[in-house]
Amino acid sequence: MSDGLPPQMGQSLLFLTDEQLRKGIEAMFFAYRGFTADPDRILMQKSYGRAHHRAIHFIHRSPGTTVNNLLSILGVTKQSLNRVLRTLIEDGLVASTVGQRDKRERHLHLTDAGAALERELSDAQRDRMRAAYRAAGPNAVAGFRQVLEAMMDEETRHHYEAMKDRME
Amino acid sequence: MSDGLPPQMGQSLLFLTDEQLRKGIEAMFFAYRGFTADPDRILMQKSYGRAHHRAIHFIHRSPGTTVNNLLSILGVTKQSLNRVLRTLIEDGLVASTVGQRDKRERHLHLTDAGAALERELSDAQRDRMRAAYRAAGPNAVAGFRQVLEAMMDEETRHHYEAMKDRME
DNA sequence: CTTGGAATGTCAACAAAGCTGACGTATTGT
DNA sequence: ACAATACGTCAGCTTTGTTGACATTCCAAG
Repeated sequence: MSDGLPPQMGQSLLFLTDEQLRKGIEAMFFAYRGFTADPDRILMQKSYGRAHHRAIHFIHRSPGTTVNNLLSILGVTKQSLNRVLRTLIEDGLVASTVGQRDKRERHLHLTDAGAALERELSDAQRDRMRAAYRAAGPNAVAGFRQVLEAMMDEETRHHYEAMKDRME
Repeated sequence: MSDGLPPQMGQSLLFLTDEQLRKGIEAMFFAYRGFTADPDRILMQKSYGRAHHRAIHFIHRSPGTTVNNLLSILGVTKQSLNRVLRTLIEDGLVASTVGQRDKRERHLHLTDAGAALERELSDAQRDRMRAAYRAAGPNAVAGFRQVLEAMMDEETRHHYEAMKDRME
């Protein structure tokens, strides 16, 4: 794309005023609250938190993933993840099985109960996302994704893109 | 730009597959981490957290705002906000003045030191936002904002739009 | 005018979930 | 044999959310 110094600066630089950027920042803040609001309500009833949701989401996305892998995706410490994972295993939502190839590893799967909760949570979150997508239209959705991808850290983007093309 | 969308599907409704929605959900999660990463680094050095950043941001945006008003924007309890506000006042970054009309109210302003920190934080955050905007282009930015606005709660959107048209 | 209730803000105590550091155990690979 | 890896756990700290109790101030009904 452009390097930010095109000959006609009028259109391309004007939209990058501090006010425009501030609006973008606030839009991220407010939208993220809406984004998490629906799952949060469900989780509160079950005495879980966002950390549980994240663990469930990524175990669902990558069944059989190891603790270490989950750690690097979530970007938290193992102590922090372990607390969450322990309650999920105790409650029978997540199954931890010793690795075949490497017996030090634990492979994580959702149980039926875990998959049920995952569906309940992601249904709620997808409903809002779907409504927002429909309201904004396909063109806006493409732009939405482009800006979000550009906003990620390098390393983070790798985790994101790893599963990007899983659909056929 | 391989967004996983078959070309002829772009304008239809079929683009709302669960996979597409899941990618949008993960994009929000990963992008929000990038979005807060730079300010977080600055805040950590000064022993502040994200809550301090939010308070400083919205006091800067609406000088003279009351505690109650800030409360409804941030969506937290007053006790939680108060803790953050107290340290900011003690450290001389925020000034709290008793209201003229109603002496129960406290009007909040940034001091010079507070404005300096605000600028440092928002410069860092704007740099990333600006880079993402430039990489994605003006068209994508419009879509980005449209989707985010559609994702907000009704009540939240009111706070957002209250300051939307401050620019000309 | 008084007085009781609503509104605003503060203090105290507690919980969720992140962090660091240290340590133990099983397993792998050199 | 031994160092490194993967995982779990204990202890303790921080940030930031919560509820409950309380002081101050305003306003309106009696």
